[in-house]
Amino acid sequence: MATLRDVAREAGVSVATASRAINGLGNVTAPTKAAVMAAVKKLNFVPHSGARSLTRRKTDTVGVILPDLFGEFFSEIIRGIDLVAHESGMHLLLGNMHGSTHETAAAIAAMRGRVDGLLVMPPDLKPELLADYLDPALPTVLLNYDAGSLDLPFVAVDNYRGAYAMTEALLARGMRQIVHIAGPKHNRDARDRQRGFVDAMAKIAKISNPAILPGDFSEESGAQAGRLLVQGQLPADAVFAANDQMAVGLMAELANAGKSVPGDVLVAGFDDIPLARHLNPSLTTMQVKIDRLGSTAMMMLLRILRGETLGGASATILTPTLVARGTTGGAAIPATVAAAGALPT
Amino acid sequence: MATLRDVAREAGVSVATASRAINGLGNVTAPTKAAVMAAVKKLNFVPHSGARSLTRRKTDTVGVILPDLFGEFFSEIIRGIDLVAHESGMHLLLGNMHGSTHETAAAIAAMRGRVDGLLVMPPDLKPELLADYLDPALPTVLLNYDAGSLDLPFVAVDNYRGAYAMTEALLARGMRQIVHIAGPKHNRDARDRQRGFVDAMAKIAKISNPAILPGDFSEESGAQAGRLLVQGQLPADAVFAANDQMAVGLMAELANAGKSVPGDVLVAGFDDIPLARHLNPSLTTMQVKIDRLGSTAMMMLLRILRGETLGGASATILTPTLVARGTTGGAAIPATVAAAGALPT
DNA sequence: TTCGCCTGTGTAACCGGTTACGTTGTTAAC
DNA sequence: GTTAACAACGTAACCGGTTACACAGGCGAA
Repeated sequence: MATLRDVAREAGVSVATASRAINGLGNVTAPTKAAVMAAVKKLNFVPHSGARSLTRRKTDTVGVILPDLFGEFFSEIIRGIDLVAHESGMHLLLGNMHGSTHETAAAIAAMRGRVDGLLVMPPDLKPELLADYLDPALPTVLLNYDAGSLDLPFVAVDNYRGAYAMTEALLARGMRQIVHIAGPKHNRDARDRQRGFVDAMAKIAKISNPAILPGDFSEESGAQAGRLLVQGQLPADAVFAANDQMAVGLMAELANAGKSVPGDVLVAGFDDIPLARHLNPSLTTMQVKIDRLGSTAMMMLLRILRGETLGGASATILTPTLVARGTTGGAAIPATVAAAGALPT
Repeated sequence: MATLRDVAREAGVSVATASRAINGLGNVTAPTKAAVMAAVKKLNFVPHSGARSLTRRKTDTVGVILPDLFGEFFSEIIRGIDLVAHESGMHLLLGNMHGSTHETAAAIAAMRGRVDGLLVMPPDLKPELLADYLDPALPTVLLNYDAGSLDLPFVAVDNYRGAYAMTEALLARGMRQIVHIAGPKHNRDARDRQRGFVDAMAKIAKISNPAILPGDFSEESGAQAGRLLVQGQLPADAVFAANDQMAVGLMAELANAGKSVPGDVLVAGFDDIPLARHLNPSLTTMQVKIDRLGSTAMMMLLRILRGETLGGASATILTPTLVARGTTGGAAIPATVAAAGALPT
């Protein structure tokens, strides 16, 4: 592979001149520049970005560290990030912590010297640990994680308000025996959603200790919850699953048992995965614009990299929108609720 | 940020010794090593991967260049790649050509010096152009692309055989008026699938010039085809869509028109997107294990990087499997067809 | 004792670019 | 006719690591 010195020699100039010509800096006469360009073509020289970033102290790359790559949640995030990154000519270096805390540290360390900034999504990592791993000199934006004590910028989804709004909507339909299928115990999103549900039940309908079935965000765990319901151990006129995936499993099980949705029981989910509107009946759910999560975080990172101070905008909370579909009868949702769930845009 | 020289100074040794101690090479006494390690901890030194890869001439990174990041097809590929890459401690640098030929060149060039190898998926790029852009010195594996004249290793899906098998299965059910909804004209996958369909109709049922409706892989184009069918302009006892997405649009339109599937007409798709089995009725389709596409390519690349010669294995063709579901009546498919579509494991 | 070899460590070149600074030659200003 | 200013270009240091080679000291063998 040709190097800059090869090009310089071929063009009969010094490396400095060659570099300047190639990068379009001033102080190079047209004929000299032409000679250099000819040499570039002839040797088909392509600049070595690794070497370049070493001196420029700039890599034009951001590191993206996700807990996993499974499912469309992550792919949508990546797409959102890429959308913005691409516009700014940035590249994406993917790091996958594969669920392990130890690997998180390794993934972050491996980014040193290869990225200008970091986008990290550490769903179940304690803030103190995270602070330990992170390089304070490296601009970092957290994804779907409220840094709390750490004063790192982050963008998150308002799971609490989303769950609250959905519960409110179900209550507005006259439902009282609403069962929640929870997500993984240690998962922040899951906990916030559960809190939103519990609070809405208490505040709006004065129902304390509403029924909550365990789940882990998987389709199968939704199906399990469905079997519990069907066996009649739990009276329910509506089921609010902490994510769509579980709602899918639940509905399959209800159908098996001959239960009609929304005739016998209403069903609601959370996330609005593409599958949701294709189900039969289509699934009422809280729409989270996942790609927005990624693109917003990337925009924040870019601003930091440009030296702007984020100021008050150092945290962005995305509010999910309620999408009413077939599983709750499909009709309109009270205007107040719809407004509460509306995205600022 | 601390550099190696800082560490060396702190530990009272030379950079060479510090480097050796950190990298666990021999020829360092235990006390010296301990001193270096203490300095590393104290300054919390993290090696600068950029600088390191410059001398090692190894980046432990592979570049992945995809035409787009939209939808789960690509996310599944990335997941497959990551699975294998992660095991080997490799990182992924994402490049997105965003559909443009010009950007493809830029994306490939930008990879120079930052990756040890390339995984490229150039769905509608002419081989000659591709050869132009690619650096012959950089190990490259093509995704879903038969390099043909170029002797680059690649992994692809046997779209032809898949479509042939599906058509055969429909014919075996006694269908004769089978309509194919084609994909984009310039798309290789689409063309191969169409060829498979046409050939199967001709060879097995002696039907030449079977009905083919235009489409572009989008749900809407499937719906459009559905409207054409419903208006009775085309008699059909089965419809074979070139991908699942179009089958989804088609089925929605058929349902609108009160047509029963599979009562009035059978429907089949291609890809087996997760949505397929959740449709009502569930969609019969050719299952393509997309993540396998990525992981296989990555494994091939790793072997090249290790210096192994691929020999005859420089091309891998993944054969899709027929999954019979509700839209074709759900029952068994003739054994021969199932076998023809079976993956080698 | 002398030579050879091995071990632990240091010096400096190198990877492939960028860029501060110095040099040369030209032109404008006095 | 000097000098200053400036444009075009070259030299070499530098980014932060790795590593070939040199070197000093210790030890066993002859």
